[in-house]
Amino acid sequence: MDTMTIGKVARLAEVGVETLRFYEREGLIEEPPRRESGYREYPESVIARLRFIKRAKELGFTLGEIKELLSLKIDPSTTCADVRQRAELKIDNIEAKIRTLQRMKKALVKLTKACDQRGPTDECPILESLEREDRKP
Amino acid sequence: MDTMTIGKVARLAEVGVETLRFYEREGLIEEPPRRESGYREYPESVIARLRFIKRAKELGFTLGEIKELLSLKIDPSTTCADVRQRAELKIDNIEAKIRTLQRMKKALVKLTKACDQRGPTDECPILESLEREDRKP
DNA sequence: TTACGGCCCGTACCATACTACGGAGTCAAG
DNA sequence: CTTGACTCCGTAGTATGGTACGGGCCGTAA
Repeated sequence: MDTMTIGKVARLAEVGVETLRFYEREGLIEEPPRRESGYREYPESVIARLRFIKRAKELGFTLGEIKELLSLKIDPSTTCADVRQRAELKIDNIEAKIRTLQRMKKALVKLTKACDQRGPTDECPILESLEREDRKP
Repeated sequence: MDTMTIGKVARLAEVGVETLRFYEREGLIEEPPRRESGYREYPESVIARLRFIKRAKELGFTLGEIKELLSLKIDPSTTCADVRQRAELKIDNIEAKIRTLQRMKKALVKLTKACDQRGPTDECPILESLEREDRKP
């Protein structure tokens, strides 16, 4: 058997058993087949999915957005054009996040350098990370 | 006068008035001086701070983490070494987020290309974004 | 000088994303 | 064949991050 009980999945993915049931209710993971006793029998693939959800949450995606990300695939229920359009929106969204993070990083690197030089810094140097190019186009 | 009432600040920073009072209670923004009437008088600088908070939230930082980011500055109450160490931890954290976002983006770009070729995709192609280099070092 | 919006405060409520609880059935090691 | 950990389900409670409400004072413009 290469199926797992909910407890094993939870340990491997480092989430709570209740979280798994919660994600199932919310439609983030598929309802797995059951034994006769009612016990859930998960395939191994659910682990990767759970780890993806964990990471995406840390990046500020809501469960709703994560559901959208996970639904991005080409299948008979949708059109290529639709998938492409949704994927491109997500790509733009992700690129914006990357740019903001890069500016934050830059401000922090500058701060550590100011540190080396033992110079004083502004009241709040990380705010530099959005001083320029912050107005709407 | 270059000070603003809470309502004006809220409009400019695109947050609610109640959110401003909430952030004040939580220590994310300083308590501003008051008029005799009790009205808060904000300096312009609070706008940049609020916009930073908004963006950082979208990147998955909690209000607690944002408070830490905003406190990263060299001043008499702390040492250079301490600021440096805290900044470096945040830099590592930010770099990890950037790497994960780049992998997600790559998976989505690949998906749009599969779309062009009208080929079918895996059950859930975005999961690729963490298939490799996903074990702890 | 009064109308009407803005602001004061405390408190209560809300959505999201879990997390815990309780009572009953299940499984497998000893 | 029992014991103890695991699972089932529904429901309730929690933490975070706001958001709304209500009664009362403030400010300014007609």
